Amino acid sequence: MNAAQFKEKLKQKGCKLTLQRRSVLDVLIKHCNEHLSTEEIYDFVKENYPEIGLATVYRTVQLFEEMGIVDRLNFDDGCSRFELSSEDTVHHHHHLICESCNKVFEVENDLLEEIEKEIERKYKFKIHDHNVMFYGVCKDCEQKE
Amino acid sequence: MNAAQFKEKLKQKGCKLTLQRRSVLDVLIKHCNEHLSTEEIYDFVKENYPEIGLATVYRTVQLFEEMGIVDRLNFDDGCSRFELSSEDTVHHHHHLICESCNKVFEVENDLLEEIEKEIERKYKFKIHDHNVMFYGVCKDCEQKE
DNA sequence: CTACATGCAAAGACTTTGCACATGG
DNA sequence: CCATGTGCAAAGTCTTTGCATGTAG
Repeated sequence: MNAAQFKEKLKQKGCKLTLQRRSVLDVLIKHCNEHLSTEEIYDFVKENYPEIGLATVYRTVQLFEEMGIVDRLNFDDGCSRFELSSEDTVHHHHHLICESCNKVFEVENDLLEEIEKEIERKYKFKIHDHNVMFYGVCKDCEQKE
Repeated sequence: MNAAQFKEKLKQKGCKLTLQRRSVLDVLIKHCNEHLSTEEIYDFVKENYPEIGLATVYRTVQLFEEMGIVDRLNFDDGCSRFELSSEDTVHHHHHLICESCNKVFEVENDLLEEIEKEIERKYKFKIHDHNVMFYGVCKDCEQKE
């Protein structure tokens, strides 16, 4: 996602390219392998742009979600978290959450597509999206115990 | 889950069998194929037990979750929802959410176990639980469009 | 009798909204 | 210029907590 593409996407929605929106996108790009909460994005943006308001960050991530720029994740920790959408639709990944250290791991797996195909066939339900989370204990924590 | 089993489980946790807890359990049993929110449970309990407080329902479902009596579900609709835990560990089911009518459908599928085995092997991550949600359009809504 | 449970209201956490002011195109 | 965006504070929603009172065992 470069500046020109970003501006074009905004324009399609009748939205303006503001410094605030640009700053939020920059933070998301810089931390693309984390899963930042709105509050965390806010804190990072403030480093370069101290005047920004938290409400603006909330409005921005909501806009980005509608634009398909980010995915909203729910790790049941009381707040929404965000990651940049994978640009290629092929790259499917799920999340493993360690119940001991609370770290989140990413996992690639294509078997889910088979499940989706089976569900679509058996239940005549057209699947657009999914949310898959596995809870357990990671390698490191397993060793410590 | 009968009254005696319930009382025994409570006793194991050092908890008492109160009319409030019994009432919440009754509502959950009566509505076992719905996914009630705390507020909805509260409203149903009030039909037979008008003095109950909402905070008690919150405390009760939390206790039931710890006891393994209910599972907490997250449909991203702003509140936790609950269903009785399947007593047999074999009965795995997932949820389909129709983005058009917001109905929730249950789906049985064993393929997920294969995915879990693969993940455990490849990532050395011991899986205890999962949360799987598919979003899309159900049969009925598909026809209407 | 006493540890546990309840009801109520207050407080908390996250998120949205109303409004006056600012600004991108 | 004017529609759109922003910052701030206030309000909203779901949930938890403190405390005096009630009650199961």
